[in-house]
Amino acid sequence: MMGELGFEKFNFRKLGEKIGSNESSIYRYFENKHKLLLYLTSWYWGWMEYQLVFATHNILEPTEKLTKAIYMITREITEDSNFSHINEVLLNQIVINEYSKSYLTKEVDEEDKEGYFASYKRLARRLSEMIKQFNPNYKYPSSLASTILGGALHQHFLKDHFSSMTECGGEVTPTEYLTNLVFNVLNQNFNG
Amino acid sequence: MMGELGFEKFNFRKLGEKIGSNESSIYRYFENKHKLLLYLTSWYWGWMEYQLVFATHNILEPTEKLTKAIYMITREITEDSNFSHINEVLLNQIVINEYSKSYLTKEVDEEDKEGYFASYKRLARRLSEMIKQFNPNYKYPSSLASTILGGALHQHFLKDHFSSMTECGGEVTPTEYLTNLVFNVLNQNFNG
DNA sequence: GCTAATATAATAGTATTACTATCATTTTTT
DNA sequence: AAAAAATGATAGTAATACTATTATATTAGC
Repeated sequence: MMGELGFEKFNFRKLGEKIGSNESSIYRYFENKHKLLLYLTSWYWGWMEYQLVFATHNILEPTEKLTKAIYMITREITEDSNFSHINEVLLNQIVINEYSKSYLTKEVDEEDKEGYFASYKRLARRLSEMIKQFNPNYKYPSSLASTILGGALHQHFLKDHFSSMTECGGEVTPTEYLTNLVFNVLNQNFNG
Repeated sequence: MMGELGFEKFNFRKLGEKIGSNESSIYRYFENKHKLLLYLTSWYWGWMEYQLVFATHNILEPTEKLTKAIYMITREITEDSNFSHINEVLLNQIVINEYSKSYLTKEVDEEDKEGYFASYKRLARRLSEMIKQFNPNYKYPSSLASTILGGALHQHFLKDHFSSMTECGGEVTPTEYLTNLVFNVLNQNFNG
């Protein structure tokens, strides 16, 4: 429903109606819809981290490991894993369209202290570790990791709404673009 | 005021009070606060385009031209140009914190048709042209341009709120990080 | 199977937001 | 000075984002 209506038009009254429940009941589970967004996106990044770790833990070769990591993070989610009660395809769409609203607020620092962004930061750290492993001389592993994470969501958005601003769409995927980007950056920076 | 309160807490009643004017008068100029954000950010990207063109138009050498372009787009705005009635330092902060909210809506496509994102797209195109000029073989000039634009805002945000996710802050600037990134990508891709 | 604890539903209510409408007054233009 | 345009004051509406209260239903432990 949040995916259908978008975050701003979605609310707990409508959700209550849809699931045959009461608005006030939902408020007992989530303080407000912003907290629900934090919960959902946190869950998403946690799931993503699990996928990432699972897909890369037995790869030792740094190039292959990083390639796989970039793929896991930048691919479009097209099927639900059925591992959980949450539909990851829909959640991926929500994250693309709404994630930045979860931290672009005056309350970020406070909510960050309370741990609401821990899973996102942990995923970014894991990715930056793989970048370091591939090239220990590269000076901006954390920034590059955050660029991959943010850039992937952004490219997915652009291909759907501002196609003139990206080559992605059709044949070319955000994965291809970002994989090329990352390895070219890291190969040039081998000597510091 | 939008910078102080953040977009969601800002509204026309408060603005009216502050400037000694009437809520309904403001509605005669802007349909709603979303449209005001579109207006402000559009103005910002137009101003940015002007700065970019002015700073690069007499540079012929592609490396120098692109270097300058990246600097213009990724630098932190610290002083008001006094060219206009708008404070660019504050507007830069608003763009960092609110810009993505202007397009992450269900109405993007409609508003895009009406031209609300034209200046942003024009700026991106100019940047991508410079990228092409530097390296005509590179396959993703538009995506790279949008990554620079989005990535710069993101890195500025991260250094202020999620410092563990970026090397930027203190000595290192988003300009330095992104300049290194762009040239390393483009230098590797000289042969297609 | 009963009791106590807990969760949910129904209803009502509040403060605020995001507007719209109306009409009087002021300012600007010609 | 008259006409046109902009602004102000006031009121009102529908919706949002909740909170509070109390009754009812469900579940858990013994």
